[in-house]
Amino acid sequence: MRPTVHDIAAEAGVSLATVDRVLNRRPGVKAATRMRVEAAIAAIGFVRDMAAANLAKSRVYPFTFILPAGDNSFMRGLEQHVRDAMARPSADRVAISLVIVPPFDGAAVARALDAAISNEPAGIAVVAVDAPDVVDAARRVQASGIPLVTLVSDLGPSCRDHFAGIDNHAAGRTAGSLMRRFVGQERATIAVLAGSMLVRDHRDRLDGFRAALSDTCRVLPVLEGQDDPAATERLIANLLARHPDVAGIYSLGAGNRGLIAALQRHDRPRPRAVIAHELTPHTRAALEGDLIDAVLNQDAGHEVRSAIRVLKAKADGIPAVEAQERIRIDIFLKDNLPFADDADGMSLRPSGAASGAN
Amino acid sequence: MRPTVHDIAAEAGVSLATVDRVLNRRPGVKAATRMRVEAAIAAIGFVRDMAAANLAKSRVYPFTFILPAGDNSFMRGLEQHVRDAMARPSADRVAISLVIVPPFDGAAVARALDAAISNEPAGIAVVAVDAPDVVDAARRVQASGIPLVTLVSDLGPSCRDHFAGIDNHAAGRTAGSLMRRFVGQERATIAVLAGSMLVRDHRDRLDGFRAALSDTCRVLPVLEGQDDPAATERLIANLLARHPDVAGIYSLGAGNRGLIAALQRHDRPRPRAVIAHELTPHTRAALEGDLIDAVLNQDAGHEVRSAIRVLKAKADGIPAVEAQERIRIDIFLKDNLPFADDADGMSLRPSGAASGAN
DNA sequence: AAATTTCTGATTTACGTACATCAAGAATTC
DNA sequence: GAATTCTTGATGTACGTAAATCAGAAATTT
Repeated sequence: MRPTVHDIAAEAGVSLATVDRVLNRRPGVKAATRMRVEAAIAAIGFVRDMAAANLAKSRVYPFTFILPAGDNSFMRGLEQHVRDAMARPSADRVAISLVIVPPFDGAAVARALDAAISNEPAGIAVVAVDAPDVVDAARRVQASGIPLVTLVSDLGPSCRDHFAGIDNHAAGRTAGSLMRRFVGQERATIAVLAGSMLVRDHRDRLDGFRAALSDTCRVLPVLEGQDDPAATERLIANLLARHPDVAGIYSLGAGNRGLIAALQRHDRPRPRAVIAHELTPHTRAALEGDLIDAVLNQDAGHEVRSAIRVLKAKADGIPAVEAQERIRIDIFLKDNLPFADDADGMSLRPSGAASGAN
Repeated sequence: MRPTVHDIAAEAGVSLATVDRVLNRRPGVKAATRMRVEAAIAAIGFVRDMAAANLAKSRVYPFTFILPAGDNSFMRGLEQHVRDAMARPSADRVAISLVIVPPFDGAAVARALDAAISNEPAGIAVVAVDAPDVVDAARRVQASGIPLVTLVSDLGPSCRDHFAGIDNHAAGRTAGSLMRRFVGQERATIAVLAGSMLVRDHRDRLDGFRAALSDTCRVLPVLEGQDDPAATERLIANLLARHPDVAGIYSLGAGNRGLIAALQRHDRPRPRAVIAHELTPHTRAALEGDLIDAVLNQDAGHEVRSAIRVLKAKADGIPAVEAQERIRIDIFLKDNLPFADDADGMSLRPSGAASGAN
C-alpha cells in the first residue's frame, strides 16, 4: 500500500492536523516541525492522492473558451474537443462555458473577452485575432487577475499567460524542408497559399518556410484566399494556368477546400509537391486520393487539454511547466494517417477515454 | 453540480442501496425496478465519478511488464516510461512489477512469462520475441485467464489479447514513400539495414518499405547488424565503399548507433536520403547534425500507457476500444523535433504529469 | 394460511484528503 | 508573573461511491 497522510503523521511524530498544515501550506507550523514533516514525506515517498484530494476539495474550475465560428474544419474540430472536455467534468473538475464569436472579427473577440471577465471565471482560453482591440481586452483580462491562454493563434508574450499551440515558425521550416526534398530540383518555382496574412500564425509559418528554402527555390508572391473556398479555387486555378512550371504548393493555413477543388479539376499533372496544414476530413481525403503529398498537423485535442492543464495550474498559483506543454508538429503522409476518429476531432466520438489519452 | 447516486435514488424513488445494486450489477433487483433506476440515470444524466469510485473500491491492478535488457536506447526509454508509470500509481491504481530479461532470448522470455503466471497478476505486458517457446508460454498465460498484451513487437493475434505498438507495415510504407520522394530519381539504389530479420516488426517494416517503393528503386539485400554497433558500422562502411551510387539508406530497426558512426567517419558526401526508426538521443543528434534526414518514431510513453489501459479494461471484463488504442507513426525532421524530454523518455523526468498527458 | 424466497430500505463503515473548530500547551511579550 | 501570541493536538464533517449487514416488505411457493 502506498503511504497516506496518516503514515506521515506517524513517521514525523506529529498529528494529522499538522501534516495537513504542512501539505497545504497553511500557517501556524514552526519551521523545525515543518522540516520534520517534510523529511518524513520524503522518507516514506508520500505522494498526494489527487483523486481523493480533488474529491475532498470538490473544487470546480469555471473556465471560458472563446472560439471563432465559421465552417473551417479545423476550428470545428477544436470546438468538438472543447465539448468533449465539457462532457467529462469528472476527471478534471472543470466547468467550461463555450463562447463562439464571428471569425476574423477582432472587435467581437474583444467584446467576448470583456463579457467573460464579468463572469469571473477561473481562467479564459481564446483563439486570438491579432488586433489592437483584442490586445487591449487581453490586458484587461490580465489586469482583473484572470489567467489567460491563447489557443492556436497567439497574441504575443506580453498579453497572455501561455500559448497553447505549435511553434509556427518551426512548422513553416518543416514544410520548407519537406518541400525542398519533395520537389527535388534546384530553383523550382513554389507557390504559397494563405488565408490572410493578418493572423500571426500564418505570418510565422511563411517566415519559417522561406527560411528553410532560403534560395534553393523561387517562391511566388503569397496568394490570400481569405478562407473563401470559391475565391481560393479561382486563385489556384489561375495559378496553375499561368505558371505551368510550379513545382510545389504550400497551403499554410485556411483554404484547403478551395485548393483541393482546384487540384481536382485540374487536367494536367499537378505540381510535384503539395503540402498543407491541418488534418481534416478534406485534407485526409486529398492525401488518400494523392492530391496532397503531406499534411502538417497540430493536434487540436492536445491543445485543448494543454490549455486546460495550464489554466488549472495558473488558477492554483502553480507555475505550469512550459516544456511539458509543447504541442508537437505532426507530419502525415497517406501512409501514416491515423484512424479517422483520431486526430481531427471531427468524428462523433462519445466523449470518454479517447485517443487523446494516448 | 453534477448528479450523484443520491439524485438517482430520489429521481427513481428507490433507496441508495438499490441504486448501488443497479450501478454495480449486483443481483436482487426486480427487472421493473432496475429499469426505473436506469431511466432515472439517463434522465438526470448521471455519470459515475470514477475518482470517487476508485477511491472507494481502493482496488489495485497488479501488472507484470517484461522487457529486454541491453543498451538499446529505445528499450531503455521504454523501461523509463514503465518506471514512470510505476512511480505514479495514484492516477490509475496500478501496481507494476518490472521484469528485465536478456535481449533476443526467446527461452528467457518464456521463463519470465511462466514465472509471471505464478504471481497471478491482473495482466501481463511483454516485448515479445517471435519464437515458438514464447508462443507456447503466451498460450499458457491465456489459458490461466490472465490478460496478455504484447508491447512494441507482436506475436500474432492468436496468442495475445492486444498489441500495443505501431502498424509496422504502414511504418515501412511511410519510410518507403519518404525515401522515394527524398532520393528524387528513378531507379536509385537503396540499402536497408536491420537488426535481425527474426523479429516480426522488422520483417513487417521491410515488406511495407518494398511495397511503397515497388519498382521505382533498386533495393539491395538487407544488411543485418544484429544490434551490434561495431559490426553495423563495418557493414555500413563497407556498403558505402562498395556502392558509391547508394542514394538512400533505410535503417528499419536496431543499429542506428553503428550507422551514425559510419556516416560520421565517411569522407565523401553521404547518400542523399537516410531514414531511421526511433527517436533516441543518438538519432536526435544525427538529425540535428544532418547525418539523418528523417526519423520514424513510435512513442514509447503512449505505448506503455495504452498497454496499461487495455490491461485494465481486460481485467475489468470491459472490451477495450481497439480503434482508440492505435499508436501513431510519428515523422520527425530536424525542423519539427520535439523537446528533448518529450518523445524518447530518455530524460530524467521526475514522474508526474509529463508530456504524454498531452 | 404458513413457510419460503425474492426484493428493497435503512444504516454503517470505508477510501484518502481537505478544512474547520476548539482546547491546551509552549513560547513570547510586556 | 500575567497576558498575549504562536504552535500543536484532537476531533468531526465533508466529498461521492462501494460494499456489507440486517430488518422488513412483497411476492412466491407449498
